[in-house]
Amino acid sequence: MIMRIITTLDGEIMGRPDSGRITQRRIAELAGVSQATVSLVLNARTDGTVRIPQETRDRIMKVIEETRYVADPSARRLAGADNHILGVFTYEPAFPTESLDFYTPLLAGIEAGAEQVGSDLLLFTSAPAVEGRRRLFHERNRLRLADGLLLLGVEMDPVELRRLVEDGIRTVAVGRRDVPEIPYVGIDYVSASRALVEQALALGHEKVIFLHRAGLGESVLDRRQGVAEAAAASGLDILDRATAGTAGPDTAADWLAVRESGATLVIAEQPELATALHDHAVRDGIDVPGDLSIVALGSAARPGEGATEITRLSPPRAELGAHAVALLTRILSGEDVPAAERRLLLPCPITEGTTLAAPPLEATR
Amino acid sequence: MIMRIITTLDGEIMGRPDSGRITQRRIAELAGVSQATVSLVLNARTDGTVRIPQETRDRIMKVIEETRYVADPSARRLAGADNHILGVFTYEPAFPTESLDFYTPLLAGIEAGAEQVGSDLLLFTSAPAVEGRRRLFHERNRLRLADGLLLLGVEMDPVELRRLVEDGIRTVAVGRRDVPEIPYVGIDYVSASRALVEQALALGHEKVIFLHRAGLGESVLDRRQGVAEAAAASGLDILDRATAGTAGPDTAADWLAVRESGATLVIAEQPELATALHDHAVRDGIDVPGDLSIVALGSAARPGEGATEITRLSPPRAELGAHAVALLTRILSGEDVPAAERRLLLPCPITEGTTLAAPPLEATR
DNA sequence: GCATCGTGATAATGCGCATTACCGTTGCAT
DNA sequence: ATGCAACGGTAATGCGCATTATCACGATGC
Repeated sequence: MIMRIITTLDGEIMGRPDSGRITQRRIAELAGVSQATVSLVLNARTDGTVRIPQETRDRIMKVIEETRYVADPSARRLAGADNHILGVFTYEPAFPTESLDFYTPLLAGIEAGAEQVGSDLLLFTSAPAVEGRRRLFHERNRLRLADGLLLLGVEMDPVELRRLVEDGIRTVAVGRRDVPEIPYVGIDYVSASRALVEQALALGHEKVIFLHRAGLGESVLDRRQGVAEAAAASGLDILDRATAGTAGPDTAADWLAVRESGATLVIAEQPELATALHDHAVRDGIDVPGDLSIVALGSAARPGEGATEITRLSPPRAELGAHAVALLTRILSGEDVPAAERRLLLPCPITEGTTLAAPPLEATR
Repeated sequence: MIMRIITTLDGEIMGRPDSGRITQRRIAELAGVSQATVSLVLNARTDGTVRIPQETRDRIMKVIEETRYVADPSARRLAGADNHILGVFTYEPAFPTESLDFYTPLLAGIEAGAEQVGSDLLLFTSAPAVEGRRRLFHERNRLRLADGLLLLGVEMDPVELRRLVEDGIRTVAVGRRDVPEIPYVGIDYVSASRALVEQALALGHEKVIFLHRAGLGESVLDRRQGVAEAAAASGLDILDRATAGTAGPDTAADWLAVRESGATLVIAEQPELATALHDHAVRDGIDVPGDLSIVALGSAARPGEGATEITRLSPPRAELGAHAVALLTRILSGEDVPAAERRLLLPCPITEGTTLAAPPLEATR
C-alpha cells in the first residue's frame, strides 16, 4: 500500500519501489533505444520491414543479460504472444494413491515431453469437484493462460469437450475419444485385447469368462470390443460379467463367478483384479496356469516385487503422455496437421507372464 | 492471419472473429453499464467509495452467467491482481521413476493442498538442465506468472534462492533450508534420527555402522546430526561410511564394509540400501534381526508387497506438501506471518518393522 | 537538383482488466 | 433558493508487451 502511494507520487525517479521490476522500457533506456526495438530484438524478428543491425542487437542483448531481464509472461500473453504453457486437466485427482499407477506414468511422459519442447505445465487443480468429478469450466478458470490443453481421465464430459472446441481452446485428449472434433493420442486396446485373447484361445481354451468394468469410457469399450472380436473370430461364446462398480474389493464374488462358470481362462480387464483372482486360486489350491489361466487387459505401473507376473497388456503410458505433448505442440505451432494424424493410436505390447497356458486335459474334449 | 485482417477492418461489428472472446466490455454492453462497473461487480468490491446496488449487481451477474464469461488471467495479472497460481519447481525431474517415491507423495500433498485453497499449479518443466541440474532462472522463465513458488529438491542453489528473495518472489521451500530468508516446511530429521538410533542403542548394540550419502543437502546433514547426537549421548563410537555417490548399485561394497566392521546394527540412510543389505544378509545366511539389526532413516513410498518391513523413519511427505501450500498461501494472503511460523518442522514417526532387535548374546560382553 | 530507395529505427496502438479520481442526480435540511 | 451529502455510477489511466505504420536520413540514380 505504501509502495503504491509512493509510486503514484513518483513512479519514475524514486528508485521505482514497485518491486524494482525491470521492464523493456528500462532496458530501452539503458541501451538508448525505444521499447519497441527491445521487443523486436528479443523476439528475434528479422522478417519484412524490421531491420536492426547486429551492432544494435548486441548492445541490447548485453543490457538484457546484465539486468537479467525476463519478459513478463502475462504481458506477452495479453499482447497475443505464445506462452509455452500447456494446460493439464485431470478428471480425477492426479496423484492420490488409488489412481497413482494410472496417472503417474502419464505425467512422467508429459513432463518429459514438455521439457523437450520447452513448455511449462499448468495443472488445473483448482477445478472444483461437482458430484465427485472435477469440472473444467468454472468461474475464474484459467484455461486461457495456457496455449493448449491436455485432457486426462477415463471418462470425459462430452458437453465440456464440445465447449472446448467452441471456445477455440486447442486440446489433445490422452486416450481415444468419441467426440469427433477432439484430437487424441490413445492406445489401441481393440487390437491388443483381441491379440491377447486370440493368443489365449489358440492354446485351446473353450470355457472363458471375461470380467470387466461396467463403465462407458472409450478405453473400457475398446477392450470389450477386442474381446468380442476375438470371440467372434473363434466362434466361441465368452461369458461376460460386469464387476462391482469401483475399485471393487468384492473380488470374492468375482472369484465365485469364475468357479461357477467352470472357465479355464479368465480375462480380467483390471490387473488388480487379475492379481486378486490369482491369490484366490492359490488359496483354494487351484494351480495357475495348470488348472486356470488368467490374463489381464492392463498393467499396474509397478507390480509388487516378487509377485506373480500376470500375462497381460502393458499400455505404454509414458509414451502416451509424450506423444500427446508432441501432438499438441504440433497443433499449436499453427502447422496444418492432417486429420489422420490428429488421432493417434499407439500399439500396446503383450507382457508374457506366468499365468497363461493350455487348459487342463480334462477340460478338453 | 485472415482472422486478423478481418478484425482490423472491422473489429466491432462483424461477429468479432477473433475467437469470439467475451470480454468485460462486451458484458458491459449487454448489461448497459461500463466496463469498470463489471470489474467492480466481479471482484465483489464493497469497500469505501464503491457503491453498486444489488439490482445492478444481479443484472450484471446474470449476463456473466449467460455468456459464460471468464476473466482473462493474463489481463488480471497484468493489472495487478492475484491469480491463484502456485509455481512448482523441482530441481530434479519430478516424475522419472528413480525419484518417484520421493516426489509423488509430495506432489500428491501439494495437489490436495492446492485444490483446497483453489489454486492451480504451474510446473516449471521448461527449465533447461545445465550440468545435470535444472536452473530456475533462465531467459523466458515464467516465474512471475505464479503468485508464489514452491521449491522442491534435495539440494538447492543458494545463489538462486537469494535471487528469489531479491526479486520479491514469495517462496516456500519443501524441506529445511539454511538460507535464512527462505521460509520452509521440513521434516525434523534430527530428532527422528536421534530417536530411532537411541531406541536401537537402548537394546544394547555396541558395534554400530552408519551408511549415508556424501551429499550436503540439509536433510542429509540433519540425519547425520541426529545420529551423531545419539552417539554422543550414549558415549558410543559409531562407524561412519559414505556410500557411493548416486543411487549406488554398489551395495556389495557396502555389505562388505558392514561385515568387516563386525557391527550388530546398521543404520542406513536410504531405505533402498537397507533393503539391499537385508537381501545380502539373507543370501549369506545371516539372520536379521537375530544376528544383525538394520534400520533406515527414510521410507520408500511403496515397499514391495510382501517384502520385509525395515524398521525405519516414515517421513510424512504428503503432509509436507500440503503444509507447504498452506504456508505459502498464508504468506501470499498478505498476512504478516511471524518468523517462527515461517519455518516449520514436522515430526517424523518411526515405523516399527521386523529388522531391529537386541544384538546376539556373543556380541555383548 | 529532384525523385527514389534502402536503412534504422520509433510512435502509436491495443490486448483485457483493476483501480482511482471524479461527475451528474436526487433528496433533504437550512 | 441554496448548500451539501449520499447515491450510482463512469472516464481515464496504466500494467508490460507485440505489432504496424510511419518517419528521418543519407545514398543513389538520372
